[in-house]
Amino acid sequence: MEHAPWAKKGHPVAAHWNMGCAHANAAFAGLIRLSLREMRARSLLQLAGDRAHHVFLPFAGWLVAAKVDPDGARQIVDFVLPGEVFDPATASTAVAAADVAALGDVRLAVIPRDAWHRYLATHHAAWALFTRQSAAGYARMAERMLRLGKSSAQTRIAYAICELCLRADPFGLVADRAFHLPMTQQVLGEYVGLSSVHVNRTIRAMARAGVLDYRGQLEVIIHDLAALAATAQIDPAELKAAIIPPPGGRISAGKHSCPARARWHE
Amino acid sequence: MEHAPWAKKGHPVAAHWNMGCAHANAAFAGLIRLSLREMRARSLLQLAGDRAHHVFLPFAGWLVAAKVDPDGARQIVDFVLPGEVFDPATASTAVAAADVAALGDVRLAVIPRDAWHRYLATHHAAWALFTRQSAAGYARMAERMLRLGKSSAQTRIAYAICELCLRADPFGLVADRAFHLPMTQQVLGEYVGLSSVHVNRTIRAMARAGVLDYRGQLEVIIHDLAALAATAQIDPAELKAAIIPPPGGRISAGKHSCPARARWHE
DNA sequence: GGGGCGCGTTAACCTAGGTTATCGGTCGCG
DNA sequence: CGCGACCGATAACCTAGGTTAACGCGCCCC
Repeated sequence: MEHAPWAKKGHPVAAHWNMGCAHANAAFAGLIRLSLREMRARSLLQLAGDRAHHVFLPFAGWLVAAKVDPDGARQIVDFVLPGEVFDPATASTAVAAADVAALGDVRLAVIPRDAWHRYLATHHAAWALFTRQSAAGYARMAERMLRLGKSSAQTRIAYAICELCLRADPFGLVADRAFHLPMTQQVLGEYVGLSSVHVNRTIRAMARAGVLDYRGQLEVIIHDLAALAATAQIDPAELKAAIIPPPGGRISAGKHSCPARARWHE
Repeated sequence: MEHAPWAKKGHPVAAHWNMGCAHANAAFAGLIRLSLREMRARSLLQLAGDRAHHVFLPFAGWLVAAKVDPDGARQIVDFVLPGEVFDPATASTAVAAADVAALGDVRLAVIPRDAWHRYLATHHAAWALFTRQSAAGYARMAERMLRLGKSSAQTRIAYAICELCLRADPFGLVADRAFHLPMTQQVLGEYVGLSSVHVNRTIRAMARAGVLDYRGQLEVIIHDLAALAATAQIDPAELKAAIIPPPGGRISAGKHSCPARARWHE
């Protein structure tokens, strides 16, 4: 059941990789220009088990990497935010470890893996940045695995909110303590391993306790960051250092990159 | 609370990296020779949150990468088998994402990360192999995350047994359907997110059902592989392809590498 | 303008797995 | 030889979270 749903319209864009100083990198821009796509919300880019010859690099919108079990239950393995490169490869690189789908509408580059690897091999700075991104991803998964295996619903959800808030921050999705979580409670549940009903119960309880406000379309307002961080069992600064690629370790696409906003903490 | 517990005796060994054909690689052997260590069971090599300037490469014995939560509960993030390189780095590479400890007695190389990265940068084949190992690790974590989030105790444990059996196979730890799981039920529980009591319940139930035998010191005998794979919700061949670095994608240390044995399935 | 449909919200009920306690066997050690 | 640790094995009990069902609201599409 192979399929390659991105067989369409290129969309020229001034793409570049910010490394420290934000210079356009010609080789990279060329690589990107050839592989730009736009996908509608929920469209599937890659099916687990299919051949996987591409890596994915969203510029606007989030991707979801997930696995589905035989009964149809879905576990989200990670989100892929703008500027992050996701490679779904397994040990036998031809096969994908996970589904990749668009969370909302997404503009992204779908880059052939060998081109990507050739690029990394010849551009040391790019390789170093990608290495850091990977380390960040690993740290995130380790962190979330600890929550999945050992923690209460409160902790899992508080952690997820903190993590996603920290990650969304550089893209201007976070204003002060209010930010927009671009997903339903159902999806949040698939991320932290809870049923949507229990996600709701838990969030409402936190709201009643005055920790946060959760109004309407996932507009989250954090009232008591200390409390949230405590139930998430994290120190925001530490978590940020562990989980967020350092400034400059981010890929952006010219005018499409959002201006960074005020930091989340302090 | 920094600490570097491996300040001792080098242990010269003919180390080499098998890439397809098994030739000693002088540069790599030199790198290894400088950093060989032996650690007793349970000794801690790296503490999460500490500075992490080394990568770990066991030659004999397994390592454990784990995270501990504030109440002392431990979640094992991954095992590191002989020939696999584990880098505990986070996004801020100086800090470790997880504890690293010796599961049993271990002989391993503790390699400074910058030396390791320099080596990768100058040896393309090594880089390619490491990339595959990383992909394998990612696939494993995704797979296990699905189980952690969504599956029953039966499934989690069956999966863990399958995974570890497949991984241990190339080292001769697996003879026919019998193999040695070098860990207590407690540790197995920390791997799959269950209490030791429930691990026991579950294993006994599977034993009663005739799926496997679990005699004494973790001597596991698989009687009904089909049933085990079914409750693990895997296809052994597929899982193997996803999770095990391809032959040649493995690092060994001369005489210390075990001869490969008969394959697990078919 | 009306009928779905997706999403948040809540309530009632139930079960998988955690917790605590106890016991027996084995191994290492004084 | 005897003591203590550790590990596997069970039983009794309890709770966190899953499941099912029902309702209201906003939105899109006919």
